[in-house]
Amino acid sequence: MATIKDVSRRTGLSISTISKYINGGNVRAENRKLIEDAIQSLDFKVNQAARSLKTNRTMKVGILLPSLDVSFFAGIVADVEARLFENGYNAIICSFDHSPEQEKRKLEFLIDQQVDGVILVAEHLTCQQITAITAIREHTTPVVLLDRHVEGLQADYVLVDSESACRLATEQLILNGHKRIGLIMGPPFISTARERRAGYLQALKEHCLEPDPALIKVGDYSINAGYTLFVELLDMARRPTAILGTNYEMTLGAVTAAFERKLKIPQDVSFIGYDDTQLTQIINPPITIVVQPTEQMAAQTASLLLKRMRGDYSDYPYMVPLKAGLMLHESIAQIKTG
Amino acid sequence: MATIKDVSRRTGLSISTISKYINGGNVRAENRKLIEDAIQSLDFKVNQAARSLKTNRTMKVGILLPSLDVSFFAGIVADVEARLFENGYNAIICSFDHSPEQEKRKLEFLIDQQVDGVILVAEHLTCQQITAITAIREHTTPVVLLDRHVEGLQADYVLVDSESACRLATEQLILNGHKRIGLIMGPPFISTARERRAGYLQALKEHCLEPDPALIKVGDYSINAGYTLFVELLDMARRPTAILGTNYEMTLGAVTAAFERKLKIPQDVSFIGYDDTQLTQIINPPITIVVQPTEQMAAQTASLLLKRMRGDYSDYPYMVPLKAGLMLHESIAQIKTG
DNA sequence: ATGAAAGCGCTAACAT
DNA sequence: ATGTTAGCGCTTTCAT
Repeated sequence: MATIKDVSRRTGLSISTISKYINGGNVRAENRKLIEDAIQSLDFKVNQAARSLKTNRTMKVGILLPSLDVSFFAGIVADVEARLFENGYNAIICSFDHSPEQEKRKLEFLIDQQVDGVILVAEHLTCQQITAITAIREHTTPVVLLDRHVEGLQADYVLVDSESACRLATEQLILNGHKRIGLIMGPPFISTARERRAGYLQALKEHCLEPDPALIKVGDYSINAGYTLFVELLDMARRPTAILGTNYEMTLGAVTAAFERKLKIPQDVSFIGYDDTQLTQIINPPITIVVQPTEQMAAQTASLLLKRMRGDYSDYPYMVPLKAGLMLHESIAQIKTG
Repeated sequence: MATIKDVSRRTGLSISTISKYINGGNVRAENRKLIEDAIQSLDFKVNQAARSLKTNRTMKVGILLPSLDVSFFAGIVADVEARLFENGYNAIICSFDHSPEQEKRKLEFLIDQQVDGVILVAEHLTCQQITAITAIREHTTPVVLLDRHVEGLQADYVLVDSESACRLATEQLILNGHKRIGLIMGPPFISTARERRAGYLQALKEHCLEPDPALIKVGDYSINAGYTLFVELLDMARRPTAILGTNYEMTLGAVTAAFERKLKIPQDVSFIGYDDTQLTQIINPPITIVVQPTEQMAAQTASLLLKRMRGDYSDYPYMVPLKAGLMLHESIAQIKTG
């Protein structure tokens, strides 16, 4: 592999001139030509390791997330990766398959690798752990937390206002006359799950409906959980007339269950799901869903991290949640009010 | 950030002893203890850039693929990433969003980054380009090609036998009495698309059926293409009685079209799709699908690349295709043979 | 088993 | 605008 020295030798110029050229400095037109030719013919490539060693920058960003198999994350990560690349950074993507040990280990790993920044979709990590590993308060390695809030951690976040999204979704059901509404929620140790429940409860409260704990089912955001909990809800003696599923996988599971049990939506039960506009349209009938602003999330995450890596902490900590939308379809029946 | 020098100072040992310890060499028990304590209290981390500069290894693997939004790839990539990580490598994932320019640019980028190996799902790149960029023949940076064959390129591949998969799928339709079978295929510049068509044609031939070019629809493996081509097939004067969709996205599009047009599968048309066992079950009715061995693909890709990076080229070039399966469901009607 | 020293390829003062 | 030089943190001979 050709080095800057070879280019120097070939051109008769000093290595510092070559270095200067490489980094966009001014050189005489004739020398520029000389250097370009030499680089071309020697197939010279900057040795990133050497450069990093000098500059203390790796141009790498670590993206740590629970799983690439969660389509909601895959979409955002793909988008973020593209945006970072346009800015000269490349993404080291690590998924931890929902394992707390791996989550911790891989975050440590990324920091050890001297990435210039981290995007973190946290699942089990606590404020203390994150603080200890990333030294987040010292602003050494910028960290942007994505999608989920970590209790007690003051930092940069790109979040969605899940509470108001679920409040509106639940309200939609109430306005259609539903009084017994089931909730299929995620693990309460994840902030989005708590917020979605809070929104659900808030809507009930605003409409003077008493919440029934038996109607609130807790799962792990998986397809299986969605399936099982949906069945549980419908097997109740006083079954709900409507159900709210609060992520894509659980929505999928619920709809699968409905299909296998030959339950018609919305004739047998009304349903509102979450995420993914593609699939929800091909299900019979199309499902009303909460739509999260994935593109905005990706854009904000990338630009916020780039800003921090530039050293600009002017609006730290950034914590403005994005709004989700409700896409209405025919999965909600009108109930006669008695 | 503490360096090996700091550890040396703290322990009173030379830096070469510290280095030896770090790299698993033998040191006296007492010194070992000393070093461990110093590393702990100084929070010493090996500087990867410095190490790479010396050793000429980055412990990074580049994964280049058309898009992370294609669920078939996302699943495999997630799995491969985990396997590489277990072996001390981390994955730089680059998607090129189906853009030929980006594909080339990002491959060059990865090679420039001095990754230790590359996993490539090629789309537009030619044999010449890949050869030029990666110097694949010199075995400098190992490259494993995944899922798609590049014309004329002798190299390591992890592939699926798409031809026999589609031959069997088509045969399944024929055995149920279908004679006019539509094919929704991908772009012919992608090997999987060509092979799937070849399998389809082969099955027709073996059963003495004349292929009708009008029944072969070419799309770009997208949801939209699946939608449009499905509609086109069903709007034909002599419409097919069965259709084969040849990737997940086109299957999704086709099923969406069927749903929107209120066409019943299999009453109005029989259908076989591709990939994803989750979704195909919740569609009404469940769709018969070709199931590719994604886990095996991930396992083989990772282990093959690791082997090459170890310098073991004993079975080069590796090109043994994996078998796909057919998962039967009620999406195929029996046609009375006249 | 440990230490001294060279050098990987580059950047960034500083001097010219 | 160009050149000289020190040194980033590590590994690796080669001595001891």
